[in-house]
Amino acid sequence: MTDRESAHGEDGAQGGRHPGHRRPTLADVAEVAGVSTATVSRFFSSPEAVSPALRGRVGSAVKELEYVPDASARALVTGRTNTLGFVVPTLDVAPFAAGVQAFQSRLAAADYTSLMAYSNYDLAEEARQVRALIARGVDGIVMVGIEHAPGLTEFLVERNVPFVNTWVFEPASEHPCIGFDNSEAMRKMARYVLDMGHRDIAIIVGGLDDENDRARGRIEGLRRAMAERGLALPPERVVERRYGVTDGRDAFRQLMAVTSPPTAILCTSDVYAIGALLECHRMGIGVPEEISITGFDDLEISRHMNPPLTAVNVPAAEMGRLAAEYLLARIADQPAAHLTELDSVLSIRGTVAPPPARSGGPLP
Amino acid sequence: MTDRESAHGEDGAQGGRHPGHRRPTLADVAEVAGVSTATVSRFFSSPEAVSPALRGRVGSAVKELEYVPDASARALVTGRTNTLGFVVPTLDVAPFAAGVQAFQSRLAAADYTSLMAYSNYDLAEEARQVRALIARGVDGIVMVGIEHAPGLTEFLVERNVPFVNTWVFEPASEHPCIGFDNSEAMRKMARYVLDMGHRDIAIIVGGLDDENDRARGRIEGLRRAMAERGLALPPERVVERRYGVTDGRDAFRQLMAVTSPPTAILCTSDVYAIGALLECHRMGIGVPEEISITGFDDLEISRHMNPPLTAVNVPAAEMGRLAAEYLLARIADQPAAHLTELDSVLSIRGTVAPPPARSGGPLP
DNA sequence: GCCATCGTTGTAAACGCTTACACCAAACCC
DNA sequence: GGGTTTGGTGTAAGCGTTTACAACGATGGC
Repeated sequence: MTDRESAHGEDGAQGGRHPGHRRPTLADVAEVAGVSTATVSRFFSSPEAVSPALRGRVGSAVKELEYVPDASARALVTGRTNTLGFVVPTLDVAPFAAGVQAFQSRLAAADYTSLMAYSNYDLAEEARQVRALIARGVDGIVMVGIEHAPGLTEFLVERNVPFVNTWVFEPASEHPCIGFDNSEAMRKMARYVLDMGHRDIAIIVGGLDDENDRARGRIEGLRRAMAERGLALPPERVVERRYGVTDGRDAFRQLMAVTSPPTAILCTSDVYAIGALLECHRMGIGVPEEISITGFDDLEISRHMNPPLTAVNVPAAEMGRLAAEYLLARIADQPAAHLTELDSVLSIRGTVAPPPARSGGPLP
Repeated sequence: MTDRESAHGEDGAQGGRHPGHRRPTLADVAEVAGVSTATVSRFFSSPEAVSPALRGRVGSAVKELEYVPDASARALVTGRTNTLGFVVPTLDVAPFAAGVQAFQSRLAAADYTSLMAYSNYDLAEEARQVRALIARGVDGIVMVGIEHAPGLTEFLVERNVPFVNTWVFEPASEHPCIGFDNSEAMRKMARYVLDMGHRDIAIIVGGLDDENDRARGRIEGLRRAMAERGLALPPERVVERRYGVTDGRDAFRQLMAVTSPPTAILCTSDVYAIGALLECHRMGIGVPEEISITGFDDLEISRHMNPPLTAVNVPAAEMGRLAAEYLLARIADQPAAHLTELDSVLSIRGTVAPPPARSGGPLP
């Protein structure tokens, strides 16, 4: 990287904090328009309560001074900031980015904005970020997952801050959540794979540290589906990795480097599945004839893989949008369902087929 | 999607706006600790100025009341919100998400947060969002691109709001920017391809509407590199598409559906390049023997493609981080380079090779 | 012992806005 | 035509902080 100082020096047109005239205030507008501050305030909050004549005068004064109301002052007196917080593990995972984007777009339409924070899959960090958000005065908070640091939800309830858990659905939850049942989704996929005849299934999971209820739920879903058929999920069939295609490839290799590898590999993210798929290509393993692979997320690229990836579709944008709707409703004291379950549907494509006829071992 | 109302009804534990005791204020803490509000305020802003004895009393009062300072009130009097704004075209494009993430992580370390807004590649919308951000009282703003709606930069300068353009570098710019020279980067790639012997080059570009100076710069870079060799870039060799793998495939097909298709295709995003590459696989066209393809961004998955994609690497996270550094410095009235150029390096991998020997037309 | 100095603490005036309340015509009702 | 509404407007009291300034006791120099 090459840095270079500009010829303009380090300042210039944008110089000194206060160029001379300070920012115009409500009172300035009132004076110019020859009305009271109350009228100017009403001009913004309820224009219809101001007579057309004054409305015109105030309007031009506002324009003339380029007046922009001060959000802090407004927030101070109204007690609301028109800001919502969203704590997400990371933006590097595409579905989270999509959820955030949908959330914020919905908010923009309601003249709300949002403050972002990252937990990095760490519950303690999540709690810290939530508190920071509260200190900023957010009117509501959305989090990912249903499990939080001890005392966090109590803190939110106590402080009377509306919040909602996303990316999860738990019918018995006493706190609001909007999402899908991770365990159930993976179980659905597992059943599909089991129905194809697979008996030896492995899983690649991410979101380390066991501080990730979604990942745990997904493993659990596989475990339950297998248990239904009297099958067990041995520990060596569960491999944990950081998020990334490279990690998926690596996990796949580990899984295959045994005398009797699994015939199907379910992944808790498309990214792993893509890694596994690519590694199959490299190793000359046929998908789905020799091994079946499934993903979770259903990224855009997944349908373009060869063969197209079979994956659990995650309604990321929908969750973001609904989280916004929920919080907005709560703030407006309107009714809002505490529990919203979204369907997770299987995008059945080309990476799952019946297992190959038994052959006594892996191909050479 | 299945919605269902929870058995808890639409309210409950989180009920009525004010549960009884209102949030504690500075004055409450002062009273409990038996000191003045000034002392409590100092306890937070400059603890060393408070005697150890009082510091202890205030500390326990704060803990006892679970007091959290009100950011709005503080912002009102200090004139600073400790909040920065970031207007980005969309989060659906991975490098933007990465840049935002890095930006925000850097801010968190400085006890700043950020407000996000989306322009959706629309300059007018960008201007609207910037103004909304200003109304929120952000202490600074980062934008993507150097070209903005008429009057926007003037407005920012006038209001004395620090801002910085990212994703671009323009040595002659009178406004701060942090990024790389899009034209130069593409020119570098084009020269590399030209040096391989290609004479007939096409380009797939995104970010429509001509409201995207990065995309324009990239086309320009190719044009200039070709001009250097006395070559022209005919209009039919430039195809524009929405962002997506599918669009890349589609653009590729269009480019190849002529009697004499190009021997190399440069893309303004990896996403198009991946689409093109996949389409090659489907059509049985050999890469790089029969056609060369390059990307722009260098996504994680690109190196995993077959063959691994040759692409311009974009320092997305670095730009985000530096934008944060710059604004933080400006706010603290510390020196900060107005112009920071980041190198865009070519990630040379496997999708570029000399063109096939002339054969009089496309393969059957 | 007196005065200047220093370190701590308190008092109170903003900061820019919203809004309850008072006020005043003009319009309306009998 | 007097009382009552009604609609439009202004007055002024906060909202929860920060911070200039004043006040004070302790310290130290002479």
